[in-house]
Order: sequence, then structure tokens, then C-alpha cells
Amino acid sequence: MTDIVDELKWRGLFAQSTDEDALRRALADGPVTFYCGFDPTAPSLHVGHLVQVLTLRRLQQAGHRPLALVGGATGQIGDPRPTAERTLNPPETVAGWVERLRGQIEPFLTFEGENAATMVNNLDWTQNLSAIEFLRDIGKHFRVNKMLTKDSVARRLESSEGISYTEFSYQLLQAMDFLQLYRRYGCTMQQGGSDQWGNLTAGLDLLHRLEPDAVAHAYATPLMTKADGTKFGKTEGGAVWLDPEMTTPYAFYQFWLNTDDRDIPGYMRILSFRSREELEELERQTEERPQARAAQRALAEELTTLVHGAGQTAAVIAASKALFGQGELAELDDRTLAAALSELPHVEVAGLGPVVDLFAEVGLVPSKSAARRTVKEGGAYVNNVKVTAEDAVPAVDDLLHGRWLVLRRGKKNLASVEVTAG
RNA sequence: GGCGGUGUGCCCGAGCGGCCAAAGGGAGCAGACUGUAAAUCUGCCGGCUCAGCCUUCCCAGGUUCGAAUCCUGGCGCCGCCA
Repeated sequence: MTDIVDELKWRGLFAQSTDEDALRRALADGPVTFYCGFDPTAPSLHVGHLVQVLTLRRLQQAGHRPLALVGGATGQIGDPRPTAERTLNPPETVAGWVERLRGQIEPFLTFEGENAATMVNNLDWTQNLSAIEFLRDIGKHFRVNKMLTKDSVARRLESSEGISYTEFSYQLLQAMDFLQLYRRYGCTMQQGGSDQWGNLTAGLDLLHRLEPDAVAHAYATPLMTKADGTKFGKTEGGAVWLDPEMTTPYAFYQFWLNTDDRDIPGYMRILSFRSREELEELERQTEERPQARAAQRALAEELTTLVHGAGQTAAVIAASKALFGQGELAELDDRTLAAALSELPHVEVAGLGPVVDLFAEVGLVPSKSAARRTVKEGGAYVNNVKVTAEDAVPAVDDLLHGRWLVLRRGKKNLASVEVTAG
């Protein structure tokens, strides 16, 4: 039986923790109730959140009891970013996002059995808290001197923008969560990304101060990094979201498929639920035949299945094969093509217009100017044929099966146009 | 509260009355090479009805034939003093 801490360490999922021996003992002794928070700052979680969500799942599978907190309160305040002050979102908006995030997290956890998960919301213990109570009961336990040393706060103080009192107060709110979850659910461990370390320990400090008998821990997962130094989780379209409306399952799958060879072994360990033996075999394959991208395919398939389901995954794999295949698009049969194209960004038009307009309409480029540029640079394709003239207009004969065009920008940005009339 | 400084395109940052859609760098996009990878080289990088036109240099007024550049007021930020 592998010790869960050893398991997390082998996977590269153990960035830091408070007293490691104590934590190891607690996790070995029996079910530990632990929590991880997600702030609703957008309508969806993105791939960067997967580390946390999947670690919750992993720990639950190891017998522990997860509390998944979606911050209806903290989401209205905003954790200070080192770069700039956040724009406040209306409370109703945040409330809507809370519901969406809960729905995204729930499928990863089990809400039955002895270590059933629980969804919690910090609005429950903050909305009726008065400002005076907050300042007296919570604020009194925080030293501003120490709060100022928190990295994101310190950096903001150095910047020309400064920091609002609102965001400065964030760490108190989050710290209060740990205290409340300890009191309400017996929660004794907080999990978070290592960028949250300051917040994790702030919560622990508050808990220790107000509940002197509590034995609690903080555990941080590493941040996902990329070998080329750019930020993990972004593509040219921005963040890669879990919401299929915001990032198509096809794009989600492709995101993982395109993982750098140097990154894939580490990503597999962090994100995959495959066994150690399987992972080591995939690592070996990556080393020997990187061009086959066996590990990338395995991870893309596994994560797409977890997030979007097996049916969607089969569809996007089929679509990827069809669209990146060597064969002629025109030779694909109606059904295969229709299925593949349905995975792509899509637009319906009544009649055929200039290629440049079509590119802009499907969102393959942000403007017609950009579309012209792409054509000029030789990066625009219609049905895999390079567009050479800026004012080109597709002919009716170009339509695949009488109604579709496949637009492509660069090597792998695809979209489809369906002509519904004319 | 006083004095001084500062606010430029996604980010950093030059410009200090016309030659400015605005130097340079970063990020990003495209092309070549590849494996839907990385590295490298090349080009592009406000919008449009694109050899031209339109909208930008914190906001609102003003001076001028003409302003990112000058003046007035406002707002944000930084520093020093109180």
C-alpha cells in the first residue's frame, strides 16, 4: 500500500506543506476532511484549475473527505493579482458563476459513501457578518506588517497602481474559511496551488489562534509550468476553459495533444489517473518515438473524457483524424465530414461572401484587416487550398457536399462555414 | 493638506507642435523547416468600402492652419514635506 504523500510526491504534486511528518501521519491514520477553494471570477473553470480539481479527486479516492468551496464571498472581492487591481463583478453575476463552477466540479467527486464530498460556499458565513464583527473578531488577529509581506500585496505596493483596501482584505476572508470549515465540518487540511501558500498559511494561523487545540495542515500543489517559459493554459484564443461553450471539446483535446514533448511526462504524472507502470511506459515511448506523441494522445483522451465525457471524446478524436488526415476533404463522406465539422467553430451564412469576410465571421481572425493579412502571408486556406487573392470569393463548386467550407488559418486553426441557402 | 513628478498601442517603453497610426523590446500571429513538437530564420502586428480614408497616445475643454506633444480643469498613480 503506497503512502498517499509518497504517491503525491512521485507525481510531482507535492510542492510544499506544513509539518510533513504530521501531515503524513494524519493522512495515513484515517479520513481527513480537507478543502480547496475556487473563486468565481469567470463563468467557467479553466485547465489551470484541473490540478486542484483532480487532486481533490485523487485524495477522495485515497479515502479522504473533500470539501469543495466555491467562493461566493471571496469571488466578490478578488484575490490580489501581482499586476493589477481587478474590476468588481456584480453580486448577481458572481452568484451565477458560483452555480456554474459547482456544476463543473461536482462530476469529479463522489457525494455518496463514507467520505462523501460536500460543496460549500463562503457566502454562507460572511453575508450576515457585520463589518464591526469582522474587524473585531477576525481583523484583530492579523498584523498588517505581515500582510504586507505577502508576495502579491508586496508587488502591488511596488507598482504604480497600488492596491485597494478591498483586495488587501482578501486574505482575511479566505483565512476565515478555514476556521469556519474546521468548526462546521472538522476540516483539518487546506489544499491549494503553491501561489496560494500565503493564503493557506494565513488560514492556518487564524485557526490555530482561535482554536488552540486544532491540529491542521496546509498542502500546496505545484504550479503547472511550460518548458518554453510561457504561461500554462493559454492558447491564442486565451484561456482553455472547461465549459464546452467557451472552449470546444475539440479545442480542449487539441490543447493537450499539442503539449510540448518536454512537458508531457510531468503533466501526465500530475493530471493522469493511470498507474505508475503505465505512465513510465508512456514516458519511455515519448523518449523513443516523440513524433508518435503517444503520451500526448493518452493524456488528451483521458482528460477530455473526464471533462466532456466518452461520447464527445470519441467524436473529437474522429474529427481530429479526419481534419488532419492526409486524404482529400472532398473524399470524406457526408456523415464523417458533418461530424468532424460540428466540433469546430462554426457559422452559417445565407450566401457566399468574400473569403476575408468568412474568416472574420467565424472568428478565425479578429478583424477583416487581420484576415487580409493572413491571406497576404499565405496562411489562409479554404478546403485545404491556399487562398492567394485578397478578394477571393469561394465558388458554389467549392462547397463540400453542397453546403460546407472548411476554413483554416495557419496549420491548425480550423473552422467551418455552412451555406444554408443560395 | 502642500510641493514636485507621472499617465502612450496587449505589456514595457521612446516621442515633447507638423516628416506620428506613433521608435525599440517583449508577447502574439503567419511563412520556411518539422512530428498538429521544440529551436532557428523571415515577415506581420489599430480599423475600414485599404496606393485612400477613419478612430487612437488617462478624461473634458481650450490655444493653433495643425497637438500624443502647449494651456485650463478633473481623475489615477509615484515621491518628498506636513
